Amino acid sequence: MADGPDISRLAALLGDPARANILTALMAGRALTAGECAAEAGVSAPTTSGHLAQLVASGLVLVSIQGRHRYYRLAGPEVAEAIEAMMGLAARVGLNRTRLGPRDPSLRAARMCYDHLAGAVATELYDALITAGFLAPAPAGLTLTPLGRERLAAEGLPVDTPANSRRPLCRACLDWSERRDHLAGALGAAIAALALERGWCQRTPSSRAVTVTTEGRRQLLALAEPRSAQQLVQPAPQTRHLAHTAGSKQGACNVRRS
Amino acid sequence: MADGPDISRLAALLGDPARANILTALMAGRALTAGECAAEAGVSAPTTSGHLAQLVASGLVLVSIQGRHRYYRLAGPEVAEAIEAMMGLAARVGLNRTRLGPRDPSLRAARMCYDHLAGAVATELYDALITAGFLAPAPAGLTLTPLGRERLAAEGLPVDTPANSRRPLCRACLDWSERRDHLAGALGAAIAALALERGWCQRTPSSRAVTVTTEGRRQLLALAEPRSAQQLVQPAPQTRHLAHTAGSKQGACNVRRS
DNA sequence: CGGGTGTTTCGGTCCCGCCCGAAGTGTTGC
DNA sequence: GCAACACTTCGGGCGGGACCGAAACACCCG
Repeated sequence: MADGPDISRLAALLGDPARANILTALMAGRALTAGECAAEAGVSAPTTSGHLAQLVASGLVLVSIQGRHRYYRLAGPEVAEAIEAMMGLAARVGLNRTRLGPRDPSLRAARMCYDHLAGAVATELYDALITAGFLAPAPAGLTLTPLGRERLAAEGLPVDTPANSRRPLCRACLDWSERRDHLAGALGAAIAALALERGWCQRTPSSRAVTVTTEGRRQLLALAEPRSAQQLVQPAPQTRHLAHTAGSKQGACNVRRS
Repeated sequence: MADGPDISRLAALLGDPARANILTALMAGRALTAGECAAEAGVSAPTTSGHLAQLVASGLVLVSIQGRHRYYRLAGPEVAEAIEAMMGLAARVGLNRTRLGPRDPSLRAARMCYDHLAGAVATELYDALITAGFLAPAPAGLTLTPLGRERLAAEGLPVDTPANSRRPLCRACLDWSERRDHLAGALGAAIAALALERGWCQRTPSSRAVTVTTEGRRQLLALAEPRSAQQLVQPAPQTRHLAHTAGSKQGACNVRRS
């Protein structure tokens, strides 16, 4: 014994249902106020405050104070990935929080998974990208093929790993509702940002759920087609200045339409 | 709330120090008896028995009964990978079980990480494979290049992902003692099996530590060279029938030299 | 400078679950 | 068949930590 990192202290933090609820809610990628966290956790405000203090002290969660609100968010993709890994194993082992059938069908259709899309639409897109030959389930899990690079670069999507980042460009993420993979990593995050930017889908105010329009779904799946013609005809009435900076994830999300 | 897998029950399982010690010990890839688990956990036999029952009931650990002994082992690579993910995050966040400096230097030099090699030698090999152009830190993390395929196939190592398996061929695994990556996945496991088979290294009886001979280290790093000449001169006095079947991991390990 | 609101701190209660000693069950060996 | 061994089950003790109500603190607004 006495080697390696202390996995038990970290796991104990995730092991309380209230804290796990908070972290699961933060997986949606948005910062939540302490009160919203309390609602998600299902416990009182004082109890939530204690839990949040522990999460901040451990470095899993960051807090930014704005006026009399305190916004809590996950510390980074590494934290989200570890939680995803736990979710994947929990789903595989058969630990489901509730019957996941009729509970919230909109969540199964599409939702945010930290900063990328998950759910039925996301697995459809994933499969389409595979069959189109844009993504290859190569050795380490996923590779963007030259064909895919060309097609997606034309949309302004990032096709290279930033040299300074440990985060992979594309990564397969196990979708527990579908039991199949969807696209994560920097590319997955950029596609989600693109879809939100162009109005293909909209976030539900205080939920992980995402509503995808029928046209949006068509456009999303069109990313897996050789360079669709109708997209040139339709000049996208929305603004077009997306994703110039890689760090625009937060900036794109905090346009509150409450 | 009420969506997704129950991460808290799984995390609570890992959140107890005794159970975490057991799982960390099982990360060495070998099956342990209940008594050995108790010694690793640092608690009494009855307490350990209860913990093991929980781990088996949750599906994280499998048990095989042989006579009056019960051998416990991890349920599979998925469990090991999730634990690795937790270890990586714990190390990143700064939760170290003890000062990891002088405690056990042999562990830092080389050790087993479930079924592949970790430690200083493993990160050396990893870097050498990268600089040799055998592995490329491609989009999803790691790709085996055509150059690497040819070289490693000549050693009898697997260079294709078995179609039926979800496990990636090669994967980067964060080494917490070195804070750098080493090679995991099916290829990493096969290289570890090769090294043990050919006597390049030997496992310490009841520890994760692995002792690497100086010649073994040279041979191991020679895997990252274009096809070494001296290896042809030296006809490997050991037996040579390794790794015909992909499932030979367990078979190669249970030659007990106690 | 006072209400109203969001958040934290404090104090106390209570329950879950970790833990061990003793006894019970199954297996090996003499 | 009896002793030794490996492991589990049972019973009770005990501590940590989750939880909430009340109060204190910080901030915005009028």
